[in-house]
Amino acid sequence: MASFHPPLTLLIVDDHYVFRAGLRAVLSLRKDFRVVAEAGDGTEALTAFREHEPGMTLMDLRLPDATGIETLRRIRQEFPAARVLMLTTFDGDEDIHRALEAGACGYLLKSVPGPELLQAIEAAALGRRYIPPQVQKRLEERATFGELTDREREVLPLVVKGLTNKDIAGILGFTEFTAKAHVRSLLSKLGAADRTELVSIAVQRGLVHLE
Amino acid sequence: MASFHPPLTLLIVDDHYVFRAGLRAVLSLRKDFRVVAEAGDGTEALTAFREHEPGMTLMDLRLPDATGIETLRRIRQEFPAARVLMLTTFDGDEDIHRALEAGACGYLLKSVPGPELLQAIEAAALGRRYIPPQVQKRLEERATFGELTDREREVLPLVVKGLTNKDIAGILGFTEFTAKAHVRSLLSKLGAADRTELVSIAVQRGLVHLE
DNA sequence: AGTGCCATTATCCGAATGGACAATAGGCGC
DNA sequence: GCGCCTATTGTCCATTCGGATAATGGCACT
Repeated sequence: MASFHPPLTLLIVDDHYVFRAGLRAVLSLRKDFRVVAEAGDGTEALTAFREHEPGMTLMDLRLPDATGIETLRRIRQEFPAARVLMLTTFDGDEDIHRALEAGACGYLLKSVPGPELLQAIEAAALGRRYIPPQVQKRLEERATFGELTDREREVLPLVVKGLTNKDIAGILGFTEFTAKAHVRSLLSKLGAADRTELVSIAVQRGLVHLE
Repeated sequence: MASFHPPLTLLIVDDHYVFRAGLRAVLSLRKDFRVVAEAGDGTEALTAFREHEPGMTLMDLRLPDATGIETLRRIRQEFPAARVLMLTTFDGDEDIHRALEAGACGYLLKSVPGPELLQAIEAAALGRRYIPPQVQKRLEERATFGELTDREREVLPLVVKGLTNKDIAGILGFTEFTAKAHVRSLLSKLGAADRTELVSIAVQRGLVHLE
């Protein structure tokens, strides 16, 4: 059975000053937890990780210079044993799935109450994946439809931008027919009646992020 | 010149436990600020406001049972002198505009650094509207196109759902031609080439909120 | 009384969309 | 090799969409 040797050192990665202050306050309730560093973006996160090699990292999904998942991947590429707990407002099943696939040891929503957060961190530090029921449910509702292919993932954001099949074909370098085929497949897999609904569903599920 | 008589009493309205903890931590740096109550949803917010009549309210835009703007309106209907500072992650110009129109005395993003937050609260308490440059800019980029009409605001969410003009007509009780006319007007006002792009723009600008 | 703005209905027309169906070619696993 | 999935290209066809244009009635403001 895995275990951790107190104190558990923690790295906080979040670009929200106030939220970081909240985390420090909540974490300070546990004497065996110690925040050793904070980072406001992905670059800082990597630097801080290399310097401190924390026992646990709390990571936001949206960062100024990269996504939390990219940062997670980069950290775990260098430190395969790194334990990273995602802590975010995004509850789309795609984000959850990608984070866990990339090796996150948990996925919490920022609405998590303090006691549950502490419990989750302890569970994750002991090697158990902590997934709250709410998040688990989202994940289970998923994938009645199959995974998207690489091409479909290229096409989807262009559809969301409002481009026509012809536009998409021009950008990706194939014919309008091919664009139509991929869009048709996307409609089918995501259960949308038309490309307008496709946009709504893709945004809700976290397959694309606007802004 | 307006002024406030210390201590400034504060009400926090936010459904995120950790963020509330962060706010308490940041606010505790000012000895003339005192948090007198917290609320996790709109109903609690109204109850807490009636009981404490705080000098300043910090309000999130997304609440479990209502929007922050609805709650803001309800509070200011009962207490026209209420000072409410919006504190949210949403940076769409429509949300900003509606909040200020509803009488918010400021609009801050949750990424605000602690010192700026304290400064903003003090400014707002002294009767000055505190709008950070980033938010101000968003507001100025706005409204090259005109305001939406009531009907257009009814039609827009239905378009976002992926409904056809015929569907929309059926739901709202007029003919397909009328639906087309409203959609055409929306496309023109929001600068979208088609209804797919309309969805993206509407979500980005905060005219509709998914989920 | 006149002037806007809005909601509603309508027609015409070319373009885009979505469904059904099919064919070719490449990669991967068994 | 054979099957399966994917990418690609294509046809046919009915529906939907979006642009241009316009007429009607209501309501508000002047």
